[in-house]
Amino acid sequence: MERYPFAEIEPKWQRRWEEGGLFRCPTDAPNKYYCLVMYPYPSGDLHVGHGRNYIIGDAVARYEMMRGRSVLTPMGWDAFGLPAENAAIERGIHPPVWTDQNIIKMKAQFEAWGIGYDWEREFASHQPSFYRWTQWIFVKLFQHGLAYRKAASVNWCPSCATVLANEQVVDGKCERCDSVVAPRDLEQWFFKITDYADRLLTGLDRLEGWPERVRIMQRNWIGRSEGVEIDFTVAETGDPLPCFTTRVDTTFGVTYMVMAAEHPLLRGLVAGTDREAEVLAFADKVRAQAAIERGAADVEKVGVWTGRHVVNPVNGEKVQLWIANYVLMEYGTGAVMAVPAHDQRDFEFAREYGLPIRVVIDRPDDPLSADGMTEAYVEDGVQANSGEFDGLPNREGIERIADWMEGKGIGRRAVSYRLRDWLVSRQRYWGTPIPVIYCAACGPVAVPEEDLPVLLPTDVTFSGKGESPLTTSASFLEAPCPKCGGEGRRETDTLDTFVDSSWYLLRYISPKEESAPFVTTDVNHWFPVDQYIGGIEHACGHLIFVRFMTKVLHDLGLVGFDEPIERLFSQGMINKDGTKMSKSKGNAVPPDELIARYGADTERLYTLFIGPPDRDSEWSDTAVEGAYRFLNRVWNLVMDWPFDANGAATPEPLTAPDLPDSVQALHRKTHQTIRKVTHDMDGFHFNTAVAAVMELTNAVRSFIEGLGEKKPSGRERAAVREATRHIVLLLAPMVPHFAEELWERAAGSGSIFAAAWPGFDEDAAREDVVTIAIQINGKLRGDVDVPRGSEEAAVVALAQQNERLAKHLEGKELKRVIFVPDRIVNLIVK
RNA sequence: GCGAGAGUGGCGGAACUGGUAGACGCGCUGGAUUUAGGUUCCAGUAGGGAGACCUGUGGGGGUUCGAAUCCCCCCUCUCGCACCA
Repeated sequence: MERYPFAEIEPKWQRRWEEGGLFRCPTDAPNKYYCLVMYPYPSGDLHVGHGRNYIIGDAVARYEMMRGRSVLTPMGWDAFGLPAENAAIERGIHPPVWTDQNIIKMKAQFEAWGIGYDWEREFASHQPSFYRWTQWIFVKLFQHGLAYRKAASVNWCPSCATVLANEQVVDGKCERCDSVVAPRDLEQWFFKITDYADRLLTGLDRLEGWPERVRIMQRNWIGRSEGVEIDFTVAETGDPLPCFTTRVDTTFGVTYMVMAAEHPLLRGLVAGTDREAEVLAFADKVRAQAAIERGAADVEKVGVWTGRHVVNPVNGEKVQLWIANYVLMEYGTGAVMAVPAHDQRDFEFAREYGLPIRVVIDRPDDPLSADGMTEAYVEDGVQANSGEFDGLPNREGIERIADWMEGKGIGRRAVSYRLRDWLVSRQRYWGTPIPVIYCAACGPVAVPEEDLPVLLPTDVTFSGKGESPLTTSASFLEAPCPKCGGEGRRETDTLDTFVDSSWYLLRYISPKEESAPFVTTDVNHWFPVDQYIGGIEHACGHLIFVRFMTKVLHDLGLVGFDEPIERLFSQGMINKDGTKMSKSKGNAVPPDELIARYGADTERLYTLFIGPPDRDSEWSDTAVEGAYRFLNRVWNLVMDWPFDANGAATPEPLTAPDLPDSVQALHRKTHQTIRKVTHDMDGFHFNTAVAAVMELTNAVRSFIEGLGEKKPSGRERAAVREATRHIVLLLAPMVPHFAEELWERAAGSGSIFAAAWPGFDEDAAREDVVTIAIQINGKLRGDVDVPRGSEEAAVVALAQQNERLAKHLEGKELKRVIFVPDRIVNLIVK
């Protein structure tokens, strides 16, 4: 069999698409479809696993194009980040040089895959023309109180004297020098994403085009809980020490209280007492532990008594105030009331330290005893030892006690979120400089709009040690205060790269605009993004940040929508040998060899065929050949039986009532396939779409084989042409070079992407003879072919005549018949 | 621990709102073509049984005329969060 010349046709069509501007999309195009694939970090290496993302995006874009939409498919580069800086440290390559080299490599890879983008809209986040606007947006947030500074802990390597990113900390040690990492507090910038917690949460309900999985992950990430904030006070000093609880019903069971080691009140409470030294030493230990054991499971609960007591406002009781490693400063108020009888953590802690346990939610049928308990009782029950609330079901108790507290002014209903404010400071060079100048007189002052961008300096040294490289640039560091003109010093932290990616999708609409980050009217035309495609790993990072930023921009009147993405698709990973592909593991399949051997279309087809695209899949080198074989079969089929591209020269119509059965069957199969592939493409079921086209191909081949040596009739020829023509059309989004070439050979000229996606004829697709399964007492015993829509009586009569069924029916009485039209008949006999 | 998803031939996977389980592809077996290997083409391929048939969708129960699909219990794997008060 002849092999199709992929090595010739692929570069040819890639050139044509680029020259002809197939993917160039005017900003004012009607009937818009914004198809967006998450822009990549330009690491330089792509393997076939990465390809899935882009191949899916390209197939969707081409499909929508054929359906008549004006498709915008842009691509850019998430260019800032740690690897470029590491390359600078390790190999002395300046980050922008390294980055730009990689961008060139990756662009060539996209081209070789045949993936089309509107390259006139390309940008990279490290270009001043882009990060200028990232800075501009930062300034807007700062001006509106949504960007603020506060102290926060960083990973500090004492030997490199530098801040480490979380991924540079391995087992609590510096990945470079193996020193133990210590926490250190720095003043850092935050975005007030918590102000938007509620809107981020409720907005999820409207995102029906998002995978449920992602919505659930975001809901959990935001972590809203309703409860009551209760006013405890320190008995000895009178300091208020509020705490948040979701279980007000257990407030009468508080037997001690615990605050976080980082709690700001702690120092004052123990100052001058004989417990001061021990308590502060313990607090330091906990904080160090928190930095190292982040993520470690099941840390043993330890604590120490502060020597102080608190007053429980519901009953005036004085209980001990402890600090312990299981209380987080970041959540709630940093202090919790402990109810060991009804909270497992408190229970374990109380047992360890001999603290009292008091049951306040009881089981009337099987009463609890504090001494006999082996774990906390966390189920529902009835209030006990709870003053006037005794006897109430605890669910009711929650409401009644909250009301009572609000009435007495000792507590109030409150909502707490797990979501924290977004820490955007990075002590790094290769990021967007934070456009702020510190002035001794005026404090932090935003760089005025007209002075943006604050450019990254090039006179910096990269040692991997000491403070951020930006502090080594004399030209950068000093700047006059924009407010008073006095001496100022620039912020040397840069922005988290997630700030860049929180708005990049807007920039594609107006990539060249010099007076604003984007043109509002154009952005309003193109948004929301019709289809966003990317990895699931961004579910709780990027995809929350981009929603947050959109809401902020909406509130500032800069965009007219507050959810940026209509439909989201998260593809699964492609694994090899059971694990994630990676260069270091040596199991990454590089695309170039594959393309040299089989062509890009084979890789594309296999990638789409490999399995459900939202699930992880296993790459198989031998299965790739199946895709290649299939394309060759189609190629030879079309070469032997050329079709007419515009479909007009059909020698004889396929509608005559007296069509031979075999012709009718092929005609029907063609229309059934169009229907199936259309539905599958709409639902992202590329694997079954490919399978359906394979089936049709098999059907055409058997049809042709069935013709034997005889000369085909006009109608036979027409049925084959109709099938092959549609095979090529249906495959076009998936294997574009291949389809273009066949289309051109059939028509002489013209792009298949100018052709419309085929419609199907329901009448032609309808089966007029159906096979009905016959069950006897629920067991399959045979089948009969009947005209579609046959009545029960006729089908049953046929079944009873069937010889194969006779012995199962012989001498039995027919008790009941279950009949499902066109599907099944179940005869119940006795 | 909590949340989500998954478990189907030797393998990847199909199966619409419960209605003939295993589409499509890989692999394998046999045959044809070929000097040969490869390619290509044809046939077969869930297991058991000579056969009529029987058994089969992680395991066990249940609902139903009928369950991969619905319900209950259990097991395994993957992912996310992980002391969130």
